[in-house]
Amino acid sequence: MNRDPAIDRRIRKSKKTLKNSLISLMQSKDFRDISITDIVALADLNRGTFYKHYQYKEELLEEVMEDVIADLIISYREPYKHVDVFTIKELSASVIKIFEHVANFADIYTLVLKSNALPTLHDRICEELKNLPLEDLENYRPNRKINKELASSYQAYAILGMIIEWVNTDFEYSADYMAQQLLEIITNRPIDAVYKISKTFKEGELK
Amino acid sequence: MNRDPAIDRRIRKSKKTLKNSLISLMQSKDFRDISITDIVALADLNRGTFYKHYQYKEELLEEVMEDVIADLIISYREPYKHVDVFTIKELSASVIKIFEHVANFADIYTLVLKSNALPTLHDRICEELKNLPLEDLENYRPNRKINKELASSYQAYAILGMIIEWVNTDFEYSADYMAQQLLEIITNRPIDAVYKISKTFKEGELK
DNA sequence: GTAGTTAATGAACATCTGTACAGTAAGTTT
DNA sequence: AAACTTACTGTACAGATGTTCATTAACTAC
Repeated sequence: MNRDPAIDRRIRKSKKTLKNSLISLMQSKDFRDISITDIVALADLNRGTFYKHYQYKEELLEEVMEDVIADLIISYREPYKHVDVFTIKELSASVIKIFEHVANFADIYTLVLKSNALPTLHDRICEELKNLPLEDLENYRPNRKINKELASSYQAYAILGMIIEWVNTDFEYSADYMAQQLLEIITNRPIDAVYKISKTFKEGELK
Repeated sequence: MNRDPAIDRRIRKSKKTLKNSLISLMQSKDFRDISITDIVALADLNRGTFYKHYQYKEELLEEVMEDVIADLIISYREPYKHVDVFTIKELSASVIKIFEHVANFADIYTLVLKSNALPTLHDRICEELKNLPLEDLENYRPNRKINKELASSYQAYAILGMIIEWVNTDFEYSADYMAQQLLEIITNRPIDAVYKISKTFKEGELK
């Protein structure tokens, strides 16, 4: 994270200090209520330094998340790094790794997702989850009739949905349980099920 | 939309003018660059009036979306309004209605989703998509092993994923096609498929 | 080590934000 | 129609934003 020697050490230091400052402030304050002045005050940097590197605080937080997402990608890919085919076995392993990754960064996921801070965080995570199969799997095309792009977007957001639900329960379940649930949902969808329309809905309708 | 006679007409008028003003400004400007001063200037209202009803511009946009989401709910429920059981048939119909609803409000979905404006819009849409089966279906529990909450969050975000993908293609497909794709994805997931790991990924790994 | 580059500083400025308050106008209730 | 209630206005103010610029300090490349 931020160790590229090609980048001026002063920039590395300033950015790192600003990130830490923001994360620190987010522990005690809503993202909304944190001003750029707050951030640079805690970082002990000039306000101009902030604007040299970022346009607004969202951009700073995005950069914090980029580091996290980089780890997500590595985690997901790890299980099929050394094999040539991707089957349900590799999928299981990848899925477990994803949930483990989220558990590892539980603090920051909680902070960011619960603070409603980043409009684009969802999109960034999904973009990666969407592209991973598209990039890594040569003949990825679930079946002839299925639109590849729609299917990966479906799948990516679905996993994000589980992550968000998980964060909202304050990580009530284990990463293994989450992975097992995802596989259960994918494999055992009872499509011929019959549900009863609940009375409360029907009654609500009789205005 | 906003016709409750219990609410003071002045409030109704002010809010409506502010909403129109914001939507109008969003046609030509990034949400980010629209100031509250801009909004009230175009609306020809005092700035204090804005703050009387909203804390910040995001809240105003949220209210715009609430009207849209109300229609989404009605659309989804329409197909099983007059039946007692919910099967794949009702699901198909509901799903078609959802995509038709999005197509009807294509302008505003495009405006809001592409402007990266609302952190919570995703969550609001998903909240509703999540709750609809939970509220309306009496014995909704896909199968014994599956966690109801996780499954509905999965499903809700998955559909949102398709909507977002659809918006990003500028509505390249028809609502019927979208519905058909969703059903295809749900029913025909080839879980025993085998994919080849692509060369580009494997080569990328040999740093 | 020196020269050249560029990041960080401090100060200054116009604009926007968020809040307050007294006065006016428009609504609702009886 | 009169009495009330409350939304909107105009003004004012302290603080935050976003930008600019000359100066100083730190880093890189040679």
